[in-house]
Amino acid sequence: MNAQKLSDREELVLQAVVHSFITSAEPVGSRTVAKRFSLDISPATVRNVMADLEEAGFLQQLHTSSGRVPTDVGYRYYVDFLMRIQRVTLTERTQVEGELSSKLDDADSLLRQTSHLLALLSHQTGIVEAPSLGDAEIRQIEITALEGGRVVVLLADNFGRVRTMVVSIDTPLQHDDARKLTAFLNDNLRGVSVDRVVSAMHGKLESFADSQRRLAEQAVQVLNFIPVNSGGPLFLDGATQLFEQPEFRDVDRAREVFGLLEERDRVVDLLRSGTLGLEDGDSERSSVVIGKEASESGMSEISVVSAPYKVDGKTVGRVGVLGPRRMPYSRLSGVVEYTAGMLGRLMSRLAGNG
Amino acid sequence: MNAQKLSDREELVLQAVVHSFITSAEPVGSRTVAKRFSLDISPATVRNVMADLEEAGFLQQLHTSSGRVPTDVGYRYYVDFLMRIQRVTLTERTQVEGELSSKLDDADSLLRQTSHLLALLSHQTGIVEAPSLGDAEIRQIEITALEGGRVVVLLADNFGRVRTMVVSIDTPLQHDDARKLTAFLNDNLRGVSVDRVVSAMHGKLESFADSQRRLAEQAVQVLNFIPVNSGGPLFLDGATQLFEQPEFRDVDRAREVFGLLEERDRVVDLLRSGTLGLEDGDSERSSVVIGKEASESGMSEISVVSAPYKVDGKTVGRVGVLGPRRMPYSRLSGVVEYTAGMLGRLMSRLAGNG
DNA sequence: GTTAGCACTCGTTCATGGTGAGTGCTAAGG
DNA sequence: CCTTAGCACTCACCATGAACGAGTGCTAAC
Repeated sequence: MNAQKLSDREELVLQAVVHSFITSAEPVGSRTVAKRFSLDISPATVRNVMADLEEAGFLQQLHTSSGRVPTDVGYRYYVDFLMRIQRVTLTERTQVEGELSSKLDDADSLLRQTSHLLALLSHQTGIVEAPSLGDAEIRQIEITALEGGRVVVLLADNFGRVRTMVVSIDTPLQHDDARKLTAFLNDNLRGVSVDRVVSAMHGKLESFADSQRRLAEQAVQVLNFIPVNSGGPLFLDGATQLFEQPEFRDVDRAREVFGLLEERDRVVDLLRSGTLGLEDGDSERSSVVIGKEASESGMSEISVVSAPYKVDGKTVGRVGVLGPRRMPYSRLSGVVEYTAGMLGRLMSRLAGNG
Repeated sequence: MNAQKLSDREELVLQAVVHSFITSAEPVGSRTVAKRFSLDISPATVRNVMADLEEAGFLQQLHTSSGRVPTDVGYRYYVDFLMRIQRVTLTERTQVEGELSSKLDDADSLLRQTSHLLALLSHQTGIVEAPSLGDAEIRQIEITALEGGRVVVLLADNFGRVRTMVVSIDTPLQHDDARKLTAFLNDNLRGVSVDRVVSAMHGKLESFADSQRRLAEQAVQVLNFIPVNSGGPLFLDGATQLFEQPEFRDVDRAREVFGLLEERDRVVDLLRSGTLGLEDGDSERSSVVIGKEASESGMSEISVVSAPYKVDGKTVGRVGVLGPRRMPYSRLSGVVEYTAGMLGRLMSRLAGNG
């Protein structure tokens, strides 16, 4: 139904309405649209076209005598067929490169800084999904005994991230044992992805004799604590900028969005849900989720523009911006794609080292 | 001026106004106050008293014919002289103990969980200021070389916290060197507080001969990266609950508060500013900052109730709740004091292990 | 197919008046 | 002298209604 092709004039009108509404946040009337045309055309004609577009579900009227506003379907058509992605400007580019290049040591700061940049460039909420902990490949493990029966497991992964977990174990671990355990784990787990650690260890366990048994048991006990949840950690920034948007002058709406942002899983779903129907060929472009399209979120007033980033040719996470449905999609698609590319390159450099 | 003592009746009226306004969020009139009295007293009399209280600066009238609302001074008098701190209930107590005791391994999770609990119990924003990194005493250091000239410094402190920093160094570090460096640092820095690391090392540097020179230089180079900022890290939770409060139905106010919460330093100032005028004897009780009293924050609409927590008898941080000026101070003071005590005990237990 | 003209709709704004909660003041009473 | 009843007064709040204007749909003419 909404897969239909619009006529040239209808497209022009739709585009004009979307552009006007995106910048002004006011319902747009026929007179306004008529002025925006290079082709001369009268308001009356525009009205006819707009009536057709409304009937077809692309536009919506809040009340009988108001201008029109794009619907989800209207935005969708605009995003898919009408908008030309705007590349980021040179000044923005230098800004990004300046801010990111200094953060090269630590993957987590890099990801955090990226979310900050997205917020800055988009004036919306910037989101970065880090590579999933489960997918990450182990590069190095370090077991350190603390006093009081506590143990630190330090894990460096192929993305240059370092993660520590503190766990209590029943049988105290001597410093020497810790060293042996570290060596043992490094020998057996280097290159293994985190979510296969347990199975990998089980294989090894059987091949070891009694002398190593105690050690091995401790190893499994400690590694069981590594969290292997579905998505990667999330970095958000710029949530308060949402208050600038007129659609969030309404406290209840603002509250809904802030509530959403507090729930990691829902944000991850939102980031990813734009890609569900895509073939792999498109998987490096930005994708857009508009309003109710993300039924899970239950939020009709927000949209998310996101793009995947790749490390060594493999997609490992996504970056995106979240804001009101009335978003400058063409600019933000450019911003998000550029940022994703940049992040991918920097992460690859980090990973290349490790 | 506001140090004056009020008459018994004035105190009763002030208290009644504060209580009523705290629960209803509506300006309170003479009739309402009169009803709240155990002593029988007529609205007219109450009006006279209220007029006096207004003249003295304890109450305020929004417009000629509305009820009265406490001013900052009024709240202050209430908090200092009238309120009786309400101890937490048994059910709350069991709830707290249940939630916290399971988090005993990791100091950071304990602190985070505590902020969550404060938010839960108070229905406001819970704040926990962790012990400052600079004050912390080093219990254990572990230097691990990563591939690519990057080095992980793992630092366990006397609060049971584990912190890692990743830094790049110029001269690559061999695994063996890392081990030696670790031993060297542990020998020299165990028990030293973090902000005295550099000076402590300088002393040691001179006593060493050329053979250790390179190692020592690397050590200093790495340790320079340890952040020694003034306050401890901050844990916040429950910010979105502020939307429930009628005073933050106004978007601009809500925005202000959320902006404040994003600035760590201002929040720390707010937490601490209640304690400035106190002698040490009072330093374990809760303290309250009301509205404009915290001039730095620039926010007139919020208050903070906070209390210090002690580890091994020494105050190392504060916990608190932030909400509208109209706050159930008596209950929250109890909640905050109890939580602070609990956190102190649990942290001490963690620290005792280390 | 396009456009001018026109009646119509409906949100917005402003002035109007009534209502009620609450006050301040005054005068009477303990 | 303190308390209280009585009363006039203030002012936010709410509903009503009129004027306004942006914008529409429809019809008829080009």
